[in-house]
Amino acid sequence: MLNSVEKHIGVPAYIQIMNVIKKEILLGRLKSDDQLPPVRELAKIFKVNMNTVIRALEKLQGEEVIRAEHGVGYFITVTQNIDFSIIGELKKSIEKAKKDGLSLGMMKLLIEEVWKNVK
Amino acid sequence: MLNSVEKHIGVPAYIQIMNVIKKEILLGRLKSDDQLPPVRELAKIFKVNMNTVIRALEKLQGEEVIRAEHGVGYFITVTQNIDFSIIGELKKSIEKAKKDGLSLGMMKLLIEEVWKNVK
DNA sequence: ACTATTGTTCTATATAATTAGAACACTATA
DNA sequence: TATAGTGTTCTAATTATATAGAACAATAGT
Repeated sequence: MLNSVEKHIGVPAYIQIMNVIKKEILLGRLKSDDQLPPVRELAKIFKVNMNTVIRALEKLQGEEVIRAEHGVGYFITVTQNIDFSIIGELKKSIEKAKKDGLSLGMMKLLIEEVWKNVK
Repeated sequence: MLNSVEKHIGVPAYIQIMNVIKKEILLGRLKSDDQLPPVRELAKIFKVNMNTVIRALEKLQGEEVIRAEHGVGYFITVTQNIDFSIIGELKKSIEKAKKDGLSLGMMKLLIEEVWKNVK
């Protein structure tokens, strides 16, 4: 499930950690109210300093993906589990757009713009 | 169309420049083989050093959004113009996902993953 | 060839982001 | 109330990023 983070590949350790956790959620392997391993253990797993883990977890808190309980632990807090039919639809749209020559960078920008303008 | 870039707002000037150009393309105001203004002029417009413009343009080249011709200029190189029906579909999917509580961060990661796994 | 116009490269500097070490603080349970 | 297990904060150092100034190089037209 979790293994050590790659260093000096351009993408910061804490971002990689954030992504690992988000992917676990997208894959349904982490669900609402599940507790994460303690920060010190995560630090060992990812082979980074404890503060690098905390950096990642604090950012995830900012995105309201997890919550912290001082002295207790970190918990997944996404309010509902992902509806996989939505993922299927997204997949189709993306596939189509990619075939039509829309790059990933353009796609991301487009998504941000759409996101802003959607109620 | 183009105006000066915002400084000290967290997002680097060269990224803002990249996004401005991408948006012009998404909006259909810049099309394949259109020539961009010269780097020195862009530098004046955005009120940054010439090299900051170049930084943006080189990254856009990396994404194959534009191409450089030494001594001549920069040109849009996206192979085809965007099919707006695709944008409409994407919009619907995103709207749905947003309503279901999927955050922008999660959405972006999901899109990257889907992108990787799509032929 | 010369010149104006355009992109490119080299170098330096300032700023911001990233990571880490060590001490602190809260919680639960015995 | 002591202790083990957990998150938090403070500080420092390193590393990477972003921006800029100045000189170089290609192109096109004269």
